Amino acid sequence: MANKAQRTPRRADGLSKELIVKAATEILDDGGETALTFRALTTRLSTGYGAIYHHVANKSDLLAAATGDVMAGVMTGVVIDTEPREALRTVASGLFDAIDAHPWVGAQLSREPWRPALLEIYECIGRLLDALGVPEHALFDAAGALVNYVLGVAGQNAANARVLASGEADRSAHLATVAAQWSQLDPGKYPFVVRAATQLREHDDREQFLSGVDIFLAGIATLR
Amino acid sequence: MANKAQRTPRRADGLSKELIVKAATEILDDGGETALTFRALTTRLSTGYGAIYHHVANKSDLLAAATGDVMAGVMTGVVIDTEPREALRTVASGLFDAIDAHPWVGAQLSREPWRPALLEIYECIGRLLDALGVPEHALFDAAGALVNYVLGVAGQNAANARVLASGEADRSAHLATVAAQWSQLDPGKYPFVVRAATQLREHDDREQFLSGVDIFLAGIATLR
DNA sequence: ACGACTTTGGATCGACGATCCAAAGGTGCA
DNA sequence: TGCACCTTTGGATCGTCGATCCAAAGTCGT
Repeated sequence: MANKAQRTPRRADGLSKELIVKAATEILDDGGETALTFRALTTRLSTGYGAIYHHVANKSDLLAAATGDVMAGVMTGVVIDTEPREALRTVASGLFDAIDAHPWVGAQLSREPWRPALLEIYECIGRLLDALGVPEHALFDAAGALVNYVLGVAGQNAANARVLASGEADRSAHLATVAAQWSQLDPGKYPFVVRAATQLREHDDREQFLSGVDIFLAGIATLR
Repeated sequence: MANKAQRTPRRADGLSKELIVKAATEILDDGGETALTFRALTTRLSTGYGAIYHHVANKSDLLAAATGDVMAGVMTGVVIDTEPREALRTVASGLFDAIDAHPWVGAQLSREPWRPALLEIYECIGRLLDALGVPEHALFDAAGALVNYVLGVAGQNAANARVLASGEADRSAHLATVAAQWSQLDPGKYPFVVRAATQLREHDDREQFLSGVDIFLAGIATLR
């Protein structure tokens, strides 16, 4: 209505939901969750709000799509044919690594479950537990527990990544800081945490995660 | 500078961080996480932004304080003197119930761990596992795994509560909806989930949570 | 070639967290 | 008692966010 012919010309290549999700994933990966805004998307895709909202319902939809993208990549590589116990550890490792590489996925999964993304995981883990010989009456509790454990670690990892991203130098420095804080607590009130502080410094998140998986599998083995 | 003497008089009773945290908890409890805004706080406390920001650093600080408040209430009632296995189940139940009553706590715990609130939990669970006879080399992995499991369930519960709050009539109706969706999936691609759908309708979150704790404890028992 | 539909760019809106500042009340020293 | 200083408070304001809206630009069928 005001001044005419100032509008930038329409883009040549067509926009699509895949393109938008791809751009969103890139922004999330190198800027964290707070970096993903529709403004950032418009500038990266050099387009406007309307174009994006034409392909995406809202921000939740976009996050869900991006999460589904990452999770699909995780589950495609899984081989079911191996021994169930080993396959379960492979799936768990894959999930851990994916969430370690894309921390925002962890936060998203613990915020919006029951999505198609989680469905694949649930199906895969449930089937493997079934193959492991878990009796019918305990199968669903066991699968639920294992998925919840994975999601719990995912959430923690995402939170840690967020802390590390904002401020702190590197990972070991942050661990050292937390360990120092813990070891300075009153040993009378927090005997366990003070003891844990020494181990915290040299602990490996991935190994601890797999230890947890092993504990669960050992517990599940007692169910049969 | 503009018009004078229009300002509402200063409040008689002094404001304090406890009062603010209390109001915030009430808002969170009956409106969910999105309901807690500084605007809502000012109207409920009939005050201004400055007054609140004078006692509270920012929204994260406020949420952390509110979470700490709830968690403190949970941990005070725990008795350590009973048999460790039973005490662990009591603690787990307490956590579950607290997060069930205040879903926003679950989201907060999986978003910002290592806080004093979680420290208490970690200490309590670690000490109980120690009393249970878990060997030193496995103690910290075991405690970490259990805490992560609890946080995972907490996050899921919070997410479910959010879904239930927005829209859906009541809990069983929502479960029926999800179960219906699951049972309509292709049994060839999702055999486990389709089977799980029938159990989903009559499942109890709290019981499933405690089943997971039992699985975990059974796994722990194999470590000694 | 012309009208209907789809896709795009960007102005705009309301709500949010946060900052800022001056008024109001208290406190202590003279 | 009076006055200067500090703490506490109320509310205007700012920048940014997600989301909506609309007209321009392109595409397609006939």
